[in-house]
Amino acid sequence: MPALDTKAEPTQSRSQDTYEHILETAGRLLEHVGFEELSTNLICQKAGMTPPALYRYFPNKYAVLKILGERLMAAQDALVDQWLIAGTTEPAGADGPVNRIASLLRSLITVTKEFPGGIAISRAIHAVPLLRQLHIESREAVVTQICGILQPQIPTVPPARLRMASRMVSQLTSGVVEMVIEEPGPDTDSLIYEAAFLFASYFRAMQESTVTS
Amino acid sequence: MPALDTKAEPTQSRSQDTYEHILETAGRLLEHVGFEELSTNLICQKAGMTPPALYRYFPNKYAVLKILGERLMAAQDALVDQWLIAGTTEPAGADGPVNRIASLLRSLITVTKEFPGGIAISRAIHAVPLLRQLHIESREAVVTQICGILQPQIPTVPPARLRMASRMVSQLTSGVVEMVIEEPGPDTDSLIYEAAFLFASYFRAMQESTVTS
DNA sequence: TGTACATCAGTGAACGCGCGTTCACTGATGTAC
DNA sequence: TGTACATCAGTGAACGCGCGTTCACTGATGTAC
Repeated sequence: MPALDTKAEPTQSRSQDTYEHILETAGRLLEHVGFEELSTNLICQKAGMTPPALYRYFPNKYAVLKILGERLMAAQDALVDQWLIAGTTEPAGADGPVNRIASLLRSLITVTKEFPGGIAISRAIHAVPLLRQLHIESREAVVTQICGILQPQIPTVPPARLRMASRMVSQLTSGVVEMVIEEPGPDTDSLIYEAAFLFASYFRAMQESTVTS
Repeated sequence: MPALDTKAEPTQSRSQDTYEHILETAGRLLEHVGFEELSTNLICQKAGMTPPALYRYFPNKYAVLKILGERLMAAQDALVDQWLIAGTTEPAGADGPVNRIASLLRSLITVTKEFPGGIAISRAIHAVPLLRQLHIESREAVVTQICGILQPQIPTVPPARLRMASRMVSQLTSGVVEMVIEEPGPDTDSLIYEAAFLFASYFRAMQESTVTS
């Protein structure tokens, strides 16, 4: 595994533009040519610059991907944070849970769609070891946070179980986001709603099973 | 997109061994070096043969992957088929659904683990366009079959909704299989059981919501 | 069953190409006085 | 504000390497008589 950290920090505004331009081009390319066809030479060509310009900031293509991956996951995590915090202040009504979950799914979809190469990164996250690791770390962080907030609200569920539940929910969430973006259609809204319904049903059943036993 | 179909059919038993040896080596390599580092030259080297031997049967590395992917998915689909058919003849008892689902998950995990490169193929399925397409087709076939069998059993759920539900369940199933294989631990069994519980809860809630409304 | 021949299976060696990467350089931006 | 210099940012051109792929070939297997 080669080094991944970025090299020179871009100090001048000109170089910051270059830096961002590399990332954006790489993101767009990732969607069009796929992960394996992506090369440093190709990024440079499409970005209208020469390879040494890229090598000034990134040691290799994985470093570029790492930044893209970190940024996308940070954006997604921020949404979840926000959503969790909002949930503690304004608890939902009867039909509330499903709608509230659906709205989180919708924001996640939007943010991923608008991120350059978002969906391609989302996919590559499973297959590319580097991104995979980032994803696992990011997911663990989110899971911990979900547990921290949910546990006081549903104290009947044992922590270990809540943790597994969060992992599965997080897993399925990524899956649904990918599905919606890649196979769009007239049933997108109902798919989102259905996923939200699944989560809500599961958490309710989990609560019930711990209360009654 | 290059051609993918296999070229010569291996007729002699010697050549069938070679053919299988290529596939097995490719599978093992896939796990060790990852998808992007996999090359035809590397496969040949590790298999103890020269490139033209591979090119006799496969036009490129994608063709090798295609066969591996098809075989893995066929094995998984066969399990689901079997499971669905068994379900129509012997309906489960009170706690039955969860255990029955858990047992399907366990078989899927076993078959994927034992398949050469199974888990790597499973992962690559999301990121490599070729495998992605195979997966979508395979998933659609399974989903159709699930719907065909489940619909008479729970006729209150509209077909379109049942279809979405099946897609999500199929999606999450892959996710759980991957999770269990790649992050094994003492809580594997409970994770499987928890996933089965999730599915069962969801289907029950879906039935209830259509009956009461 | 043995021999002669046809087809199948795999080898050795080489090719062109694009990749990752680096060098010494020119031009652009910022800084000191 | 203007000039001289130092640092930053990006260029042009080239390199070695492994990849995908193909050629003419030798050896192995099967078949006809």
